[in-house]
Parts: sequence; C-alpha cells; structure tokens
Amino acid sequence: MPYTYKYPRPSVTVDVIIFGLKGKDLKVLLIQRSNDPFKDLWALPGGFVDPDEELEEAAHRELEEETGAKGIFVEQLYTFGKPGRDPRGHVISVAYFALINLADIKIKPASDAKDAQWLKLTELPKLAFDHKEILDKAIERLRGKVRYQPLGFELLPEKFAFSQLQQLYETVLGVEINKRNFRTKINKMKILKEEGQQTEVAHRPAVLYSFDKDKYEELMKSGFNFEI
Amino acid sequence: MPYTYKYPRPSVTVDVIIFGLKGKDLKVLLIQRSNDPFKDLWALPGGFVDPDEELEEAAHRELEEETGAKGIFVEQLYTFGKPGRDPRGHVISVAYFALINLADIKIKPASDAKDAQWLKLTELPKLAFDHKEILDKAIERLRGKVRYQPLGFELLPEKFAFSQLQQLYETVLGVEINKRNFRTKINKMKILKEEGQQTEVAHRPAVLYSFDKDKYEELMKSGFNFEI
DNA sequence: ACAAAAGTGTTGTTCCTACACCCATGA
DNA sequence: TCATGGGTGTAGGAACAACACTTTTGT
Repeated sequence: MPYTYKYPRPSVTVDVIIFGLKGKDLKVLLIQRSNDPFKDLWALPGGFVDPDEELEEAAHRELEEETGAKGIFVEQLYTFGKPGRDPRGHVISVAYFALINLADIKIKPASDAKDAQWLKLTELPKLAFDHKEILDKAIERLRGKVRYQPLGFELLPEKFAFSQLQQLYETVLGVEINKRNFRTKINKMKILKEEGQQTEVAHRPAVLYSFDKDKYEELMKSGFNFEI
Repeated sequence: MPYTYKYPRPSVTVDVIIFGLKGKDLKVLLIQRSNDPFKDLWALPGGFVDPDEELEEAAHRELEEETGAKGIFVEQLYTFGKPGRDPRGHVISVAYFALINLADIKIKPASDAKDAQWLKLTELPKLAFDHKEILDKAIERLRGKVRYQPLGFELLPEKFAFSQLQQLYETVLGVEINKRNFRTKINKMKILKEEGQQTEVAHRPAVLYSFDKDKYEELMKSGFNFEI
C-alpha cells in the first residue's frame, strides 16, 4: 500500500547515543549492522519515526528495544540532514542522547540486533553512515552540559560515594580533580541526601549519597546555579 | 507529478527565529499569515526543506528571503515533531535561530510576505502553531549560551562601545550589571581590538572596539574560557 | 559652567587552589 | 600493624561585588 504526496519528502529517523559508565570507563551502546549499506560496521541504534509518533517517544522506543530499560534520561542532541549521509536517499536523522546507569539496570540483549555491545569511547571501531560525527557531537554536548546541569547523576547508581561522583567527572571531562576542593564545592550546593554507608570494604567505609532532586528544583527557583 | 513511497513520511520544514537588537530592545522577526490555518496570526519565517537540501542551507535561504541578508550567524536550535502541532498533518520542524545586526544591515521587506515585522520580545502577539513554544526555547538558548560563548557580538555593529556591549548583556539576560566590574572582566579576556573613538557626541567620546575573532580562537586553543 | 556619559581606584569578602594531614576498616 | 581509600584543616592568592570618584566632550 503506497503513500503518495504532491511534493517529495525526506525520510525521518531517530538515532540514539546511549552512554553508560562502567568503572572508570565511559561506554556507548553500538550495533553491528547485518545488512548493507555499511554491512558489518558498527552503528548507533535507531530507526524510522512512526506516523504521528513523537520524536522523543521514538527515541525511548529505540532505547527500550536495545536495552529493555524504561524511564531513562534522554535529551535531543541535534538533527542531521546533510544530503548523502545515507546512500539510500534523503534521510534526516534526529539524534538523542541517553544516560543510563549500568550498575542498577540489567541490560537485556536486544532481540533484533545481531550484535549490540557496550564499547569504550577510547576504543571505537569504524562507524557506519555519519555516526562518528553524531557521536562526537554527543560527547561534546555531554562534556559541555555535565558541568552546568546535574546530568551526571543519571550515570551513577541511586546511592553513590563521593569518590564515584568525582570519578565520573574526571572520566567525562578528562581531567584530574582535587578531592578536597571537589567535596567542598559539592557540599556547599546542598543537593545531596545522606543514605548510609558502604559495608564490607577493606578501608574506611564511605558515606553514600543520593541526588536530592526536590531540593535541587527548590534551589533552582531561587536563582541557584549548578556548576562543577 | 506525485511522489510515492512504500511507507508514510512526515513533512520536514525549517523555521527560523531571527533576533535583532534595536537600542535597548531585543526583537524578533515575525510574519503575519495570509492563509489558513492560523490566518492573520503571527508566525516564524519558515518553509519546506527542498529535496537534498542541507538543513542549515534551508535556514539561510529562509533568512535571506525575509531579510535579504547573507552570511548571518545561524545555529540549530531544536527539532519539533509533536503530532498535532500542524493541523495539516505530521510536520516535523527543525528550528534554527539567527542573530543579526540591525544597525549595519539594511533589512529589505520580504517579497512574498504580506507583513513581516520586527516585534519586541516584551510585546508579543499570539503566535501560530507551536511557535510560541519554539520562540521560548530560542530565548532560553540565547540566554544560556550568550554567557559562555561570544554570541553577543553578532547582535552588535562591527565597532561598538563598551556601554553597548554591556547594554546587550543587560537586555538579553534581564539583569543590571556593574559598569566597573564588567569592564574589568572583559578587559582581562583580551578579546577586543581598539578601533578609534566616537565622534560628535555631547560627552566624553567612548573608545570603540571590535571582537577579535582570531585572538579568541587562539586563546581557545590554550584552554581559555569565555564567561560573562 | 554644566550635563552627560566614559572611564578609574580601591576595599572587603568570597571563592579557588594546593598541599598536608588524620581516620576507619579488613586483611 | 599495615595498606587502602575516606575524609578534614588551613593558608595564600585570585576573582567578585560594591561604591565613590575623575575625565572628556558638546552646549
């Protein structure tokens, strides 16, 4: 059943950059293509936008297909539409990036993807289409935003130690941070809730914290500025 | 001559939010619609993306149609695709925002627009479609970015006085800024070139400056951070 | 001389940075 | 008691904020 229009239309797809933190490594979920074009190369999860589907909904749909996870943080990244970016025709792709907590959530292997894997950002293979460019933009956006908005907590488990939070920023920003000054800065913001202590560790147990979203939003109303 | 596809496709349009600074007022270029839907309401300039046209190129095309100006700063803002945002069907709009210098450039009245006008952001009429939402997002982006990237200069004439620069930030951010501290901060960045003086003003003539883009890019390479 | 806007000196406070040190736990 | 990572004290300097003051022009 064909669809006919008076003027030509491009196809519209959604691609999702899914970031996860594993120890000291930032990883991204990629899928090895089983068909041409770009057969065997790695690509971002994505697909066509359904008729009358919201774009963000499409992003959530792709995310859930690949990871089984719901309620994940996603944010629109950028829309790519350069002619020739897809050899099959004029394809416009709205890219979203997602931040997922690999510790708490079980990632199911996707049903329809032959080979989906978490790959380190520092050890990336060749990517299909313009997906390298898209991924680079996502990394740039993550680096830029993580300092001014409390995005980082999305990558951490519900309860985390100060050192984990610091490690996260060091990984994402690619810099070393002074422990003392980092704690002082975060503490002054008063956006963390104490959540008990670590147990069974071979050193002084760390106090665990969670991000206090209500308090953060309260502070935002009165001109507070998150900044690392 | 109809175009036929195997699966349904949304239409893709580009809308442009064109900001200009006039004295102490931030203005936006809007067009009064002459046809349904939303006849007589004001709307952002925009139109369909041509086959195999780059998105940013489409934005520049719309911008030039309405203002006659070339080489203007544009940046992709966000892509809007909520079902129902256009009563005529599934229309996905990629929004761009542009910053234009109203002092230097002659804005020609658009040929195809019945009524294009620069309207103050503080005195906006009802807008067509979801254009209010799009405009709000553009303002938010402008406010957020102007502090961390040297966007503001795009709104000023080539040569400007310190007080104009300060006025710009006061207008965009909606705050008062201390003259002394503002000067000190900007001067420390060393990103301005002296360009002579005002003449024929009934007070001490201000030194004129231009934004030194080369120097700025030089500084950026060595970890410099623009911040107001 | 006066109005008007340009431009400067200075001071108290807050924040940033760097470095050294102490603490609690399991092995 | 030792290794390991958690957590704190503090001091010097840079950046911020506030306010009063001087300078240069046209009328």
